[in-house]
Amino acid sequence: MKKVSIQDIAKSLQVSKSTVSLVLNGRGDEKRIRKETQQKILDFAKEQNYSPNHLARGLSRGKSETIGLIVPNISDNFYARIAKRIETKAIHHGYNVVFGSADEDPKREAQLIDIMLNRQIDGLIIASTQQNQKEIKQLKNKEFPFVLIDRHYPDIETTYVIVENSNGIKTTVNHLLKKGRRNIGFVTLESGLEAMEQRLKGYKTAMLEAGVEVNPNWIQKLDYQDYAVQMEPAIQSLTSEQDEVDAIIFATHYLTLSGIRELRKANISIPKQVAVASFDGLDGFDLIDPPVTAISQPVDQMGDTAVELLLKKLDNHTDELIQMELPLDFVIRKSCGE
Amino acid sequence: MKKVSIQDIAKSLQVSKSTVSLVLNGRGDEKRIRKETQQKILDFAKEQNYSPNHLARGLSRGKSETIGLIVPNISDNFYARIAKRIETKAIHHGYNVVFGSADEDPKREAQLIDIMLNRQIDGLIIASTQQNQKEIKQLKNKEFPFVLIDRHYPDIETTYVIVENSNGIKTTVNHLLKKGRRNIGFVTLESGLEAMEQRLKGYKTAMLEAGVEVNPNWIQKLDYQDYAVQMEPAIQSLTSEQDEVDAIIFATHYLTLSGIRELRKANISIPKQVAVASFDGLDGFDLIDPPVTAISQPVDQMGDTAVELLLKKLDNHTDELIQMELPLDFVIRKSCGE
DNA sequence: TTGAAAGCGGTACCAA
DNA sequence: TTGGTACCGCTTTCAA
Repeated sequence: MKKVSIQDIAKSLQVSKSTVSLVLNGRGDEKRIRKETQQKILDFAKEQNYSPNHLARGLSRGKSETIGLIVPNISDNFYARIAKRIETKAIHHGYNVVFGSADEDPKREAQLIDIMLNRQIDGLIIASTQQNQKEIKQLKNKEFPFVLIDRHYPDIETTYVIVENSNGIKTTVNHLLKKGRRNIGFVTLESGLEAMEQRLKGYKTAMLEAGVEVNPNWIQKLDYQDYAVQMEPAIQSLTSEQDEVDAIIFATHYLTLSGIRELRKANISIPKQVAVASFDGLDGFDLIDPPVTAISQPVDQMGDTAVELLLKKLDNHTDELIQMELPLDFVIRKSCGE
Repeated sequence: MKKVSIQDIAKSLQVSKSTVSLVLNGRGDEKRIRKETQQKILDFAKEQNYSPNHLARGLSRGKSETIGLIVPNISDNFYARIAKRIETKAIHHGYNVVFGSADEDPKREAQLIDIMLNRQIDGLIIASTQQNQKEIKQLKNKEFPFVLIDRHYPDIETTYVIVENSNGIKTTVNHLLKKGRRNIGFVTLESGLEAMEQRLKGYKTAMLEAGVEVNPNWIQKLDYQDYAVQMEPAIQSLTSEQDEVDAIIFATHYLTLSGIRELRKANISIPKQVAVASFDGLDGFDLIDPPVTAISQPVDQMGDTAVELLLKKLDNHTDELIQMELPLDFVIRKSCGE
């Protein structure tokens, strides 16, 4: 049961490859191929269930109707949701998506970019580890169409879609202040990610504006690879007598889960002793005891926008740079007090 | 900044395409190409940062060192975790992974299979919607290397990796019985998925073996697309006076979340009035009030095994069919009582 | 209205 | 030790 090629069809039907190709690409009428010839080809193709070899087509056309998506970690709910949305949207516009998960590893990410380019994808959407300056710059220099999502490089002018990280945290801090909390801790990642920097900045700014002096110990930075282990001492420090916070903001959903676990272990009641808020939510946050107040990200909008911006580049061959910073929702639950 | 091809290198260096190709593929020594020629080529390639066009190579070799992965829904935590594991494992063996999310839509899935084949992937791992008998049979007839994961077609003999669905639920039922619950409800999907059938079967068998007569109303089947809405009446029915269950097993993690939500709305205390157990867990189940007892799936093992089986097929060109049914873990928390 | 042929970027076989 | 060349499957231009 070998695959039939355009050759095979041409031979069987005693017509030329080109004719077959044209008809099968719906350009029969345009090229005034006789109706019956067209029909004959179409029928035969269906009967043999012909389907084109994309490699060959891509090679020949120099494009592949495929966009690549690179995320840091596909098993992170946030990126999984984005990936799904992007795929749906892209399909809808006739593009296919191949994606790769970089495992938060810059090398792997660079490798993925390389692989995808070699596969002649037409464009790229990247949620970057943000440690591949060189590669991103190369993409830009080559004028290869790409858009960054969720994470961008502050030092490189590119098209990107991110969220208002700083504002999101500010809102949260203000909410906590309104609830009477002053000693607000902030648990984030030691990562160099601009998004994390912005969240931290939001925290500092809001505290400053409120006239609360931030005790440096209130800010805890954990390693991505090891946060679950480092969470325990972090929580201990935050809740120790000298630093005693009455609220903690976690910079990601998984930090939040981990943090709550440690707070419980330490028998610290939420929100009575320590209020908790999370950047980014998770299905089930409403069921945790207590339900967790969270900044919710506009995942669908991010995905849609990224695809739209990329398609615009592909269609118009424009290299106009567009930066979008989407607003965040704030979902108030009980973890910050009534 | 155009991409350099093997042609370009050959021309610049006054050697032939074949020589360049051989050297660049590390077969220079084998073919006894002079060291200095090799060096020359290698250097030049590096300098121009040559990288091969995978489309061309794939077209020529008839294979692409890529495996395809199709899941029903990449935003489902379970499949996201599998996807990640599969990718990591595949990379490690020199294969790349392209994946697609079928959105639980059989048509989309068939389309994805088609697209992937057209792209000359070497093999396929599918967590199927289980509604594409024809396509799967075709793959089998073509002797195209593929392995099914998580969901298989009971009527088609294929290689697959699934879990002991029935046993998993049996364990759960027995656990509940031991806790003194007898009126155990079962909330699942109206899906025709073999996995769901097996879970249901496990439930029925365990109840039968325990001598508990199952009230048909205890079994609630919801539509995948609409489960959140249908959960309310389902819970109402299960907890109504005439059917009154004292425990509910949910057949997926999202059904569990949704179910707990409705139980709370109805002011039914867990586990006092109704115990709850879940097939498949979710990060955060330990933090829910009360922490949810769950059957936990061996995700990593599933992913690894699937890749191994596929690679075996690819390497040995064997079409031996292997069926693996992996055992499940049972994580006891408080939602089934102390 | 259709066909022939070149070319996309590689691979691999056969000669030299 | 290297080069020439056919071929992978499809697109596209130019002629017929």
